[in-house]
Amino acid sequence: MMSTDLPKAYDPSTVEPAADKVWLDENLFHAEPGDPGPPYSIVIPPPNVTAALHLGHALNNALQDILARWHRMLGDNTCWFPGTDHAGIATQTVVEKRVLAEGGKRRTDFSRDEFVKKIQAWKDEYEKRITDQLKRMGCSCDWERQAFTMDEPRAKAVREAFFRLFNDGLIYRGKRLVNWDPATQTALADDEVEMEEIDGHFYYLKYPIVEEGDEATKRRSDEGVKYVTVATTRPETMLGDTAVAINPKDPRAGALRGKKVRLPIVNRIIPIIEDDYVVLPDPNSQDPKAQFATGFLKVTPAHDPNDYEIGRRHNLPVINVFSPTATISKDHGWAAEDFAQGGDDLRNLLGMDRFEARRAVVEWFRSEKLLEEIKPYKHSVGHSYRSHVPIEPYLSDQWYVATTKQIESMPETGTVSVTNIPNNSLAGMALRATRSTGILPVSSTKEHGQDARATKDWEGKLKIVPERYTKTYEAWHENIRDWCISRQLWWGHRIPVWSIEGLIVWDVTADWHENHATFEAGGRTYLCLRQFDPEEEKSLIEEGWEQDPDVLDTWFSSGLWPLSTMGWPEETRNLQKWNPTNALCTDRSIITLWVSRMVMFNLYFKNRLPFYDTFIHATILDGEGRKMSKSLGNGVDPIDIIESHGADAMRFTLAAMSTHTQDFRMPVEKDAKTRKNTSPKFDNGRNFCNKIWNATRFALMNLGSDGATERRSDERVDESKWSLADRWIVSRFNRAVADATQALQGYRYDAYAKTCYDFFWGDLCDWYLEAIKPAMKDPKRAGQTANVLAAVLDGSLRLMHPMIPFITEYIYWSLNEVQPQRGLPGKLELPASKRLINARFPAAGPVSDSAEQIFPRLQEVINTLRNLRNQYKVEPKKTISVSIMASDEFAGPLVENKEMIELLANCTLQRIGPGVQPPADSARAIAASVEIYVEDLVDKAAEEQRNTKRCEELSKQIAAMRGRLANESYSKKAPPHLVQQTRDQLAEAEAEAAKLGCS
RNA sequence: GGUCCCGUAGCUCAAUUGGCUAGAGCAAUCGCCUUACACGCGAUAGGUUAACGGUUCGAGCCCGUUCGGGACCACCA
Repeated sequence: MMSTDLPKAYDPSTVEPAADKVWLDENLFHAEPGDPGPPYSIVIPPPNVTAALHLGHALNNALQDILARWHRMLGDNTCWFPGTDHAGIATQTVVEKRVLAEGGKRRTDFSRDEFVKKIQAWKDEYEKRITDQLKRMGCSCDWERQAFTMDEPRAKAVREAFFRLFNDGLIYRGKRLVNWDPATQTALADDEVEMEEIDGHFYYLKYPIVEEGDEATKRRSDEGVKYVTVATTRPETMLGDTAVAINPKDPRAGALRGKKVRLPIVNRIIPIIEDDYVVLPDPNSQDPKAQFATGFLKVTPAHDPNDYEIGRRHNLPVINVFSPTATISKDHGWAAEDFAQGGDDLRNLLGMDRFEARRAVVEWFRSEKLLEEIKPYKHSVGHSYRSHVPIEPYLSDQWYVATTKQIESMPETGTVSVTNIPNNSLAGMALRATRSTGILPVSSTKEHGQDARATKDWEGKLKIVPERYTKTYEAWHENIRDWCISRQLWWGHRIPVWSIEGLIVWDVTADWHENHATFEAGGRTYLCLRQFDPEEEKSLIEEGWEQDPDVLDTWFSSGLWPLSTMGWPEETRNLQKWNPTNALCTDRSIITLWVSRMVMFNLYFKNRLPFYDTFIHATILDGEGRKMSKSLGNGVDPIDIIESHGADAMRFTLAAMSTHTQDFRMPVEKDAKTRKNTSPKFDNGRNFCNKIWNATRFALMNLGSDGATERRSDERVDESKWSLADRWIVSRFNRAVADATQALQGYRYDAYAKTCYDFFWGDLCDWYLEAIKPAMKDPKRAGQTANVLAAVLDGSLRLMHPMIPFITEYIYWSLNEVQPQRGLPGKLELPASKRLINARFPAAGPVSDSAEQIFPRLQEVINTLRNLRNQYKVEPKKTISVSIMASDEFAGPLVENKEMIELLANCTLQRIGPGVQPPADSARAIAASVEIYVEDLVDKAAEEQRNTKRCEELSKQIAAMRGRLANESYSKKAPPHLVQQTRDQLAEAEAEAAKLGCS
């Protein structure tokens, strides 16, 4: 007898490293473009190097790994590109915090190079931790292709991308109001701003109207002065007011036309202008603005985006009263003579931060009796997604990508339907990715392959799953604004633009323009470099050029990810083979930040999609529906789960809960021993793995038995020698394969997990393994049964491997040892493989209708007997004596499977057939159209209760079905097979009711 | 303010285009250490599918209204 090789107890901490070692030693995650098979590729959403991975990452990567392993087993040339993201602002912020906490120093206490080195060290540490975590989770990434958004190849891609966009006129520099984060002192993109509800106030400030010729008067005179009252939530910005606006429809507008007001504190004389942006006051309005409004709007172009637009319409001066840290300052765009009018009251405000200044300004108005009132007001205010301080609209020079500008090098004309977005703009292309414009012929669908890439048939080929997120994607692009790509950080790709005072006359060769682009603005000359050349940069510095100090938005480099990971801008074989990638798995929060940018870039640079499918998975929440976060302390660390339950268990649980829902709640508990956060949800995965382990031990014991090893190979083919259970389990397996495949194709990970679980536990363990116990002990049948058992076990391992790779791989080796030759030709093909990871995924073989009809009836008989035993409180060890009245047709299978019924219901079958009469003193039940009699089982009360209950059920059903059939429109309109089905069921129910003697 | 989604057993989630008695897991109840597995086995109970109305032979699913929850976008008077 051969040993089973499997230890008695399942221990993931020995299984998982053993499997992992083989995969890595044998380089089984690696793929080359020239390998056989159709391409299948995934690029990892690069985790930020800010911190170790959390449970959301575990979910994200488990789902990707399932796809990668599945496709690898399908024989696709599968490559999963791993890497990490430098996450500019986020990483710089955590390092700044750490440096401050450890040494009390600030970023500005170091040189740029010194500080970047510190961030680099952080990145090295976390990149390693993240990679280790992914490996422990079993992620089959091609580690030779590990990338980082700021490493050399990626830097090259960024340079090239910037240059080409720049040269095409799609990158421009502009003075705009940006979302300024005064804490981190950088601009943020619109989608990096989070709105938060704030309990604020409306302040009503009175501005005196100055009469003609009275402008020189510095102080208001108390007598006869008229005022306009403005309402504002931000009184401190009044220092920068350059107008007061009124709606031209306002009845008061005519009388005030051409009038001016003196801005208190500052003494600036500013006009009253008319603009229909101003909301008319209406205390009864639904709109809170109209309720609170006075009809007069202070206009502060430098500190409010809407005011900025009003300012542009009316040519108003823009006066910036804040420093970059949002303290009152006269040095950032405030003319000295204007400031000087203010006097001491104004000077006193200098240096105050915006909140102190707010109090001071309000206090001033109060003391001057110019404060009319203060009303509480709840409104939402933009906050930095990083530092969480309120965003300051701030006027500054930034770099932008034009998203709706026509791209001249692209021939398409027209606009995307329902919008005015040009087809040949970045946003236009992104929109065309999910819906065809019809302006180009869309050729036949090619899921992957060269043809799809060579032609322009990507329109409408970007599929977002679940589909509802397509609307989010499209709505975003329909309302897109230009993308601010510069960030005032040190950690990131430096903007490859140099500038110098004055206008330069270029004396260069023609090919110089291949790698250089220039423009002039504001008396400066700007030069964009395509390639990184230290020599050239050195000489530029010597000539007095300065490089732009800013870095690019993180999403600029992650937007290039599907290109840059494959070696773009070189036309590499990787790129030809694997771009477009097949699937992108990500969270809904970055559909706009990331997915959109990848689509725009890939289409712009390569004229093809970055990926065909985007799967948006659920967000994991804690038991109370809150996001998991460090500050709440409700996060679950994947490594803790791997240690307590195993990586397979974690992956199974994550897959099983991956429905197409928006969120998934996962109750969080403290582990009693380790005091670490965990969730009982993972027990299910662990239990399942344990089940697989033990079922395999049982199988291996039997496969290694003497009887089983004396099998004959032809029995594998000769189905006539199979038992009903054999035919049934093979059929069930093939059905499970079909279901699982369909589930995976639709990204229904929950359905895939459930299919595996139900088949393995429900069909295989609960029924088949129990049913074959006698056969495995019978030398005549052991060989044949072993063949089916080995094949179904192998097939199950293949089926489940993508989800629970470690345990299946490990067990597979033992199976290879104990029974090297497996498979049931024509029924369950299992091409041999040394390792499971690259064994063939099972193809769905034929199902057996007859077996799947008869076997469940036997199950029903057994279940009924078990139920009777329980109800009549029969001792578990007592064997009951049973007779069954069944039609000739079903008596055969019952007799043939007598052994199984007796074993599973712990009974002896006495008589079976159509003429069987109920023995005296017997309990009686009806199931599967047979009558079952259990001898010497008398409990009148129990039987009475049982019958009454059943009769009630039946009479309800019968009434419902009769009613349905009596309804003519049902029998006429409903599909015939459903009507027939109802008739059959009714007949059956009536028969059973009659037998039970229901009244 | 605009858009999208959700409300199903005590909890977490299912239910292919409307069609068998609305299903699982966990928790609960009863009985079992049966020789692979107590991380297990067998059995049981638990639902007016948020509410109301409509369409339909038939509604958890489609339509409308209301209530409750979430997400995305826009919005600092």
